[in-house]
Amino acid sequence: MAQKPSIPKGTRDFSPVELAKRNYIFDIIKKQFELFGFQPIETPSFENSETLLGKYGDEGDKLIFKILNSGDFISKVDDVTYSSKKSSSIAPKITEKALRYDLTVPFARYVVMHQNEIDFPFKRYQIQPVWRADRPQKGRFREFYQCDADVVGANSLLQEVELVQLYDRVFTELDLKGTTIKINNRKVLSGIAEVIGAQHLLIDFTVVLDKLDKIGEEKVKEEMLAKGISESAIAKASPLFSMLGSASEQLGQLENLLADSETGLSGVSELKEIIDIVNELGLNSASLELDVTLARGLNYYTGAIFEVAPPQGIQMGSIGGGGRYDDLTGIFGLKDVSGVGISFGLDRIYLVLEELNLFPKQIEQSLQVLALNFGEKEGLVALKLVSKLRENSINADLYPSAAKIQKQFKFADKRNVPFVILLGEEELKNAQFILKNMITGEQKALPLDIDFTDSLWDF
RNA sequence: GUGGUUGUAGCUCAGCUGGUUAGAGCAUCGGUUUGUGGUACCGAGGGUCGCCGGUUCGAACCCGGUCUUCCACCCCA
Repeated sequence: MAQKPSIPKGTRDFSPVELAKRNYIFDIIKKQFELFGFQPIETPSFENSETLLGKYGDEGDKLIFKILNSGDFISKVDDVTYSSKKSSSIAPKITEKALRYDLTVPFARYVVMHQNEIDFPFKRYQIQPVWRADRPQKGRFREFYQCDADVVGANSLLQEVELVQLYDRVFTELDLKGTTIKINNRKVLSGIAEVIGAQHLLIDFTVVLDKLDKIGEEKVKEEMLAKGISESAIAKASPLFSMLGSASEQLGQLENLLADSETGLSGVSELKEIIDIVNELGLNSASLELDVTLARGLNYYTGAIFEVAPPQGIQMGSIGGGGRYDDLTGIFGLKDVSGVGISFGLDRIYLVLEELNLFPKQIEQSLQVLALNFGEKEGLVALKLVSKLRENSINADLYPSAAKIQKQFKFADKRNVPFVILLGEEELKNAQFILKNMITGEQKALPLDIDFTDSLWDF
């Protein structure tokens, strides 16, 4: 009995047209990465579990896809553990590998393993899929692509500035205007936690703070209380909830709030420097915005943090994110290597471009010319023409069989082919062929030995 | 992981409070006599109504379970 085929939830097939659109985005991102001096690397789709576990927080660990060991793995679990029926104790004994959850941690591992061959500062980019055992919803999949650019071995804040420019360039090239690059600094957040005496609850504090624009001040306070942050601490932090004004005004308010925190103040001055330089250099289509409530869950960030919001009116989570992590390689034994990087969420950018109808029309024209097949003799001559077109870097094809011309035309139409070549008995006799523009419907007869120049297609 | 939602031909959907051989549009294929599509007409194929079980004389329609879709939460790209 034939089974109904299906694919796992949160995964997708991509049709030729979808792939053409995805490649359009990939190509632009890749080109900008290279223009900014980044070099590509790739890492395996799965890593040893211990490389990944513990790097993304408890929630993150739960979302890591684990790969079952090979062989008779159950028999190797001792009876006590096995009979406990606790997944958390049994899992480590039966899985030793896990699918990549993001590109940053594998990159840190790569840097440590290849530290002797790398010339620092190392700017690498990486475009590969990652997997998360999440429940799918809008713009959220279980398999999706990240496009990361990171710099390791450079402390200069100019890196942060360049990454902001990189975001701006990519979105400008994609014609996606009005994106907002939100910036904050972990040191500021940690300074605030310090000042209000909630340092031990930093993660909880930031995660809740991050929701301010979504659930409002009251709910945020409620949730903070529920997490164990005292009422007086929340009161001290309350200026954060109503930060207004320009970036420099907000930074001034932060300076007051953080007067007693060395960490906090250094965060403020970092932000100031980055924002000042970006303002001086200017951006094309994006805007840089200080957002003190921006937190980001990944707990390896230590300095600047970024998140990119799509243009106003688009219901979509962030389309990019990143930040500075001072000690990610430290976990793997390489100290004092600071890294900073950003990520583009390809799948979400795709959805946004689709919603705003921003994909160029010609993307769907994968084939430029289709030669119709009138029969054995004519087809052979047409194939010679097609070969010549291909030599001139023009995507061309010959319809493989001498099917009804009507059918061949329909095929050309469906494939969005802009030009069709007709070469039948009559043309063959005169050493000619007919070139037809499928958009205007016009056609003209040309000699078989013509050179394919650019102006030829202009009618 | 929690809550809700969806599932009928390849696609988008209709199918009245359970009642005879489950429909439409689009798509596909064939034809409308020889070489012109996107824009005509005629015809054909295609569904054990997500899956399993239950209630009933009878279920696409009711009930339970399961998978799937989408959405919100958690978290995140």
